[in-house]
Amino acid sequence: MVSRAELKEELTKAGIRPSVQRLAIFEYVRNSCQHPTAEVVYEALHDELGSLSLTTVYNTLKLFVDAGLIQMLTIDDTFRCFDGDCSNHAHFLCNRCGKIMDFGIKKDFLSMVEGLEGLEITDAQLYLKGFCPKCSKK
Amino acid sequence: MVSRAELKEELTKAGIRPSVQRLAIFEYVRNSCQHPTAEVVYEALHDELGSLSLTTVYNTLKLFVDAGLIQMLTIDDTFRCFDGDCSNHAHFLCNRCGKIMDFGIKKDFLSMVEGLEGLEITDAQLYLKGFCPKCSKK
DNA sequence: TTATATATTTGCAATGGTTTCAGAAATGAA
DNA sequence: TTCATTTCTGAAACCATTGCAAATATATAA
Repeated sequence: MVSRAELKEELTKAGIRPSVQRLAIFEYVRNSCQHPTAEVVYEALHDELGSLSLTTVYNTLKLFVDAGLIQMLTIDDTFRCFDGDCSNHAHFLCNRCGKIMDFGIKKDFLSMVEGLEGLEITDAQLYLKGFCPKCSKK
Repeated sequence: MVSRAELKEELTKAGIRPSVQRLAIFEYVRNSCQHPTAEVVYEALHDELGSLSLTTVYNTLKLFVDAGLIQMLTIDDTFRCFDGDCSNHAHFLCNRCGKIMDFGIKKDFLSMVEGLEGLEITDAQLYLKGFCPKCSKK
């Protein structure tokens, strides 16, 4: 859990004015171990911030993604979700329960890809799908 | 280039009746080095198959994906495209020109991911983004 | 403080890719 | 041929996302 004060400073450093809504959304995504969709973020903060609109959630998440503060996942093509952790890691989606899990990746994993010479890589996503241990047993 | 006869047999083996439309769509996606969207497939085959509908293209592509004959890429969340090559390879999307390129991956690249024990993995996609050599120079 | 400008949020309507639907056409079996 | 099944089609529905313009909040200047 990161404190609000720290998150506030991080937003300011990124040149984003920390409004009440922005801070709440940032805190939620950053401290969530889940990988919430815009809809989920909206539902979660709806009570706390009575007047919050879904549009604001979409706009704000996009703002954060563009600033590199969070990342957007498209592991499942039917929805987009967000991850407050921008460090290098793979995502696994369970085909049965729908849970998304994080897994660390060794730093030089791009050496496994052939012919990348001359390419300027700004983003890398490794998406895995299958069955998680719980669902696999059934 | 794979012949129609071979493609026809492959469809039959997969339990899919090789109708004129299906065969044409299968041939197009398999023999395309691009990564066409449903829309592109439709436009390309529109003349050859006058009566083809976009719905049929969507249905058919989905049918092929479910049968494991082709794969769907969601490297760019704003559109879905298809790849007739199901072998293990990474995809790179150029942020400037929008071109999607293929790159081979070493077989044991999943060894770079930590903690996968107990997981049953059915699919793995590595999506890279950045700038291709041409666009990088500018 | 008040006035003014700028930034942010909101609600609603529109967008557009995708899917669904029911009927029509084609196909295969008997 | 007839019947059942599969496949195809066009139109309509769906729904996450975005665009827009008005409303609100915040910062700056006077």
